[in-house]
Amino acid sequence: MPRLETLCQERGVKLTKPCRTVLGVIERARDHPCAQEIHRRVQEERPISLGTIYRVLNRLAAAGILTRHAFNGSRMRFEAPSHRHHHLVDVRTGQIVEIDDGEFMLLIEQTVERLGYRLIDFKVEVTAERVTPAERP
Amino acid sequence: MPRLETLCQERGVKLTKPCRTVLGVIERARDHPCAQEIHRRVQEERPISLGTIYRVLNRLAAAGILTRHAFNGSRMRFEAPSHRHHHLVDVRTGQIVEIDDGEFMLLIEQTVERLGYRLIDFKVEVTAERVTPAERP
DNA sequence: GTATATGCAAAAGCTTTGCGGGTTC
DNA sequence: GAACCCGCAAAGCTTTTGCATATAC
Repeated sequence: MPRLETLCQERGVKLTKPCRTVLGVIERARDHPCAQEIHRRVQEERPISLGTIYRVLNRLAAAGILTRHAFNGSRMRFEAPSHRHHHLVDVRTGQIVEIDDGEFMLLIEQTVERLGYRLIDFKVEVTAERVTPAERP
Repeated sequence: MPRLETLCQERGVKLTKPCRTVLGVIERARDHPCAQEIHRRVQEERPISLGTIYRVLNRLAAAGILTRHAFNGSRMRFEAPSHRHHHLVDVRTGQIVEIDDGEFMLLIEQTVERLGYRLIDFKVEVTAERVTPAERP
């Protein structure tokens, strides 16, 4: 059984057809699709209403099986959490590149503790532009 | 003249009454108000329509005089950019605490360059909970 | 004086929700 | 069999926009 479906069972999320179909789309996704894009991809397999897509996505996010993002405050986007990572938005193309956690974690944890808080989660969101080969040193 | 009004002149943004009033609210704000909250505060001084509030805020953000945020994908929030800083959302209270840039900049710049990009901007958004005095070592 | 901003109200997204019938465990 | 989920369609929210008028430079 696919990894995310197992998670659903463990956490008591019912494995309905819409749920399975959405999970399939998410597992195959190489990007960070929004609800409407997920709806579009789901239609290729089975007709499921947009309202249900939203309900399924919210259920999965509430169970911690998916993660919600909102880059630059645009519409919600979803992905399966793998290792902790962050996002770079390319201003020229709008493409979203993943950045590994690397050493951010330690630095942020220290800073947060200094302020008297305990770190629960964090996101780094970078805006950048690709350096073309000609510009490279 | 207030600091932000000077910036408007320099960047060719017309100093209309709605614009001045919004800038006043932002300069006095100790928090990160959303458009509707700004509208509410503006009403205490002068009747200005919500549509105009949005247009003014977008104009100011486009000119780089204000910064837009959308914490956890909720509605847009605005603030005057001072020094570069980031945000910690307290899960218990919803309060937003500012975090100084500190050493984030250097680390992120290096990481982004390694991926072949030039850093334009970045945000760090932390979720955390306050450590109560009793829990402190 | 001219280009641009505002007010008003309507519209345009995105997301949620109420209800009756269907599905999962 | 009980609880929960789905489809549909309507409503809710935030944000944008068209048009006639008013305002800043």
